[in-house]
Amino acid sequence: MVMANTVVVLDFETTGLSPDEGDRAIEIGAVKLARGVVVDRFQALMNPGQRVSSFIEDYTGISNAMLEDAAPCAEVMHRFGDFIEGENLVAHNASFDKRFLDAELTRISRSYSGSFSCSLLAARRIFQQAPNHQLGTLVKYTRIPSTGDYHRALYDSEMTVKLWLVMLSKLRDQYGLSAIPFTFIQKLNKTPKKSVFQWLARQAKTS
DNA sequence: TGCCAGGCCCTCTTTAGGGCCTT
Repeated sequence: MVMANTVVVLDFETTGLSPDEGDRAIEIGAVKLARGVVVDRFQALMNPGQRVSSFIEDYTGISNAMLEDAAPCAEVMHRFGDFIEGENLVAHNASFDKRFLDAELTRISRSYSGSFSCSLLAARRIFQQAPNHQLGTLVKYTRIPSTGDYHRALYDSEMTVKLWLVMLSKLRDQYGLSAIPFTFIQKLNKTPKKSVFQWLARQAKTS
């Protein structure tokens, strides 16, 4: 059974963009929210059994030396599978993180019961005037305090949590929506961008 | 810094192409 009032916001660092092309996870970070309050965190480097490129070392600050000392992906993903058991999931550009979560869990013959919602798709609808919808830009745009330590899994998860809460708050304040269940954001994200404000106004009237 | 892929989304569209996001 999936918990109704909790959500896990997660972020992977990886060796590249595509698990279908042999790319692997190298770090997972996640924050568990219960009714908008952080109640737990998860962070672990994992050894993918292959060297990462200098681009990834520079991009993430995660070096091959750091990964040599890390637990194997299988061990970390077993622990992470326990952490997300029964929880709904959020990520910034969720299709990316979902592909790696599915690939890494499939490798250890595990699955999960929650479903994903995407903070990028929500932000494209809610903050249509933002310069772009990269995580860092949205954090700055919404004036969330930041130290700028992006491209590490837990930091990006923490920033995504803050953005997620700002978006929920904006929906509540601007549209008078008292309760915003997880499924509401999933419906929002399936609503065409062009008509999303009319859709929100209708939801406000009927809520 | 970019490329690799895949999903979303726009448009000079739908018999398609390209930009945006993620590492």
